[in-house]
Amino acid sequence: MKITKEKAAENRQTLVETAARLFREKGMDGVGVAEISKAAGLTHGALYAHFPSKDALAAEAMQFSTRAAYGKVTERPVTLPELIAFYLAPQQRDNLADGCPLAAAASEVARQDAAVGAGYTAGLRQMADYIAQQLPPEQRGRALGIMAALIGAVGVSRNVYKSDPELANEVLESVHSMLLSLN
Amino acid sequence: MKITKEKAAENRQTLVETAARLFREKGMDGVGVAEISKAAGLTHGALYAHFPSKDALAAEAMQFSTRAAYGKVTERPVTLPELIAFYLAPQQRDNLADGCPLAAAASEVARQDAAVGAGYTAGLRQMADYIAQQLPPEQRGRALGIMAALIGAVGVSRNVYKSDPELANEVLESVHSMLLSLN
DNA sequence: TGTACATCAGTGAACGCGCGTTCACTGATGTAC
DNA sequence: TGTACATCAGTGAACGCGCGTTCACTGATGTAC
Repeated sequence: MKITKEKAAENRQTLVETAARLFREKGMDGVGVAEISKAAGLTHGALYAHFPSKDALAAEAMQFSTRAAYGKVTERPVTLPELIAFYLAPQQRDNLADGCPLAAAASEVARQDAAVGAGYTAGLRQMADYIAQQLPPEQRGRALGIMAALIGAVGVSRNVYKSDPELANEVLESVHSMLLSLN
Repeated sequence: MKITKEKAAENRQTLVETAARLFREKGMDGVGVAEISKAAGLTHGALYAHFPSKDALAAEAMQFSTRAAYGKVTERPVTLPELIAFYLAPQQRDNLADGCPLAAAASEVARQDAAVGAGYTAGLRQMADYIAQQLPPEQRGRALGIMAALIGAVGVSRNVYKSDPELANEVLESVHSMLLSLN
């Protein structure tokens, strides 16, 4: 049963977005093609009509979610302290599926297909450049350090949250005040 | 073929150490019980004589590797700047298997069995307390922030390394100078 | 100290299951005449 | 505009494979007498 080109393109996009969510939520080795396809309202066969492999879908999902995250941050002007506060809010930590892909995959990308790493790198660069713009020229080299601290904070906070929620919040607060005390 | 109690205890310990290495290197979902057992010179059946499940082994491996990391750091006195420089050295990034377990599992522990998270939390607390001791009393709240920045730096650097080694080094350097510039 | 037996770490075949991927087939869409 | 046919997104059964886990069995160790 062939469908319109428009519908097919829409299905493809749904697959990418669904994969992006589920990969963040459950990890790249924690979701299968069957679950992704089903959540997108298709069968796994349809997935292979659009992507040659799970890795290829993962790479595209990584590109999509880093771009979406960048869009979310830059759609309206925010100051750097606002961005930091937003990133380190407990709600951000508690929301794996819609959160920052750079944090969700902090220790996973290195073990994945190279194309996934390329998407991650592009996303990081873009976000770091944006942060650099908010900094005075002589402090622009700090952008990557700020990014790494933010990503580390969210990852570590998530890791300890189940066994020690208080410590999880302390991690966020500690990084927050550390970053604000810079300069 | 029963073996001596000593040999059995030694085998158990080998399983824990081997698992700790392989989990860091390949991720907790990236190694199976067969590979761990074989690398430890046993069959998977023997593994189940010592641990009720893979999760139980993973929890013990996490405890073991965080303790080992703490021991490595504290066996001889180091200043905080030395510790930071050691942690952020490219060799540390390039050595997954022997590196810091807190960084190797930065985005993975939250999705694992609760007992693994408990081991992670204990390891983080211990390391943060050690760092706090090296800080002047009024700056002790920064220990967690420093830890998060270090962990994030290594994770991010590993993620981008394959597609952009230069950027990977810049991440390490940026966090390094950021932490040193903290008052 | 020597003998009989219970213990239990370790072996390896087997289990069901879900994984990523392939493929013959379907049938509405889109195109050529 | 109407008809004939090629296209191809999507379906669902099937593939081999490796996963975590179970279990009947082995045989040296450790113990009781």
